[in-house]
Amino acid sequence: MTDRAEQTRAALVAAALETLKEDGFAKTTARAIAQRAGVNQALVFYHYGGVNDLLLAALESSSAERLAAYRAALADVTTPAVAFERAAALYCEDVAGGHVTVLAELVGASLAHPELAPRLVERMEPWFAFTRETVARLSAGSPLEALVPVRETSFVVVALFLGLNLLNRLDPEGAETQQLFDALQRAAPLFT
Amino acid sequence: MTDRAEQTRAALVAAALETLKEDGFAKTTARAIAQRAGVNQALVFYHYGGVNDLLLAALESSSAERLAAYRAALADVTTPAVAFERAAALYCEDVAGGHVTVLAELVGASLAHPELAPRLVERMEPWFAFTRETVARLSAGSPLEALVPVRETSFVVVALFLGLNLLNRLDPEGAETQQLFDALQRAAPLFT
DNA sequence: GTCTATAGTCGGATAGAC
DNA sequence: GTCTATCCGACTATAGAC
Repeated sequence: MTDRAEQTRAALVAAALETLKEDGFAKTTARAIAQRAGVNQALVFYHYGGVNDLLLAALESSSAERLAAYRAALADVTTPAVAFERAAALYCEDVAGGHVTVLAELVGASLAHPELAPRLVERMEPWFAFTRETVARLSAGSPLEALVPVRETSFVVVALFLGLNLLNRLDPEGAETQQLFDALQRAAPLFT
Repeated sequence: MTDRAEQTRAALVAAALETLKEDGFAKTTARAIAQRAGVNQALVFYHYGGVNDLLLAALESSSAERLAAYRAALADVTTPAVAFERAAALYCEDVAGGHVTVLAELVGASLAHPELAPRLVERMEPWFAFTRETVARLSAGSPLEALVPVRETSFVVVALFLGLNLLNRLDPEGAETQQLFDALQRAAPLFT
């Protein structure tokens, strides 16, 4: 693996992410990615074997970076109230930077392209694991512990996160999201 | 508008829905729909002007029918506990019949095809209105009323519904959904 | 490793006969 | 209204020169 090749691969991954965020899955073609990366279209196939594999590689890199941010921000949180607050801030970052939107985009796309689905599910597992850990930690020792089944709750959290991303992307003008997190923060103290 | 034409239009709508549910958006082409409907491909353009317009018409018909079922099932419900129970039953119907999955499919697709998004948002408004009404009715008079802002709550409900549909479609083997509604029903009495 | 060129496929859309 | 036939464009993917 030469230096040049490594650069090309990195450029392709970055270009894939940008194209996905700015133009959507349907316009994220080998041609579009390569043009944005400033390399030839054939290199998508040479390096990644195809567009889908490149996109999954791109998701992996984006997802890892973003999950690390979530882990860091929620590591020392012990109350749901603070967790909601931090989650709202991270979510706003995601809306602005479009990072986790990449996941929503691919989830949407894999409805139409079933061959993507299982490979996507694999790559979502770290997020489920993270929410399970966090839910378990936050509910431990509180009266909620007996009522809140960790597995189901984390499933709901991920579903909600995806759904919000989707609605937000559908209607970017909608001010719903910010209002929602404001409301959540007002409601959060109830849990403590 | 002759009788024959009306039949053709109906066949196209039905075929569009089935194709969307069984094959996903990417494979829902004018050719595929027309073949399933047993008519010629050109009629998609003659009657609807294009594939997207046919799909939106199909969504409208499916959505109306389904929304009516939800309204009927929740009309006489007065407690969140029962509402959860009914919602679980309806959701299971949707999973089995793929009805509201059509919406999830189009939402996913419109991430990739931004021109669909605004027209989709229009057609989702009845669902937002319905959840707003229901949330308002269920929280009225309870101690929750002051804590639960109707608008934000209904937004969350719709987002969650979409997200669950998506996750469920991504991983049809996952038994999460049923477990989830079981858990919801256990937790529901708390609200009363 | 990277490029050019191109084969092969598929879907949207329309013209014109019936 | 419905059909046949066809054009056009966009994409994936590969072969082969450099």
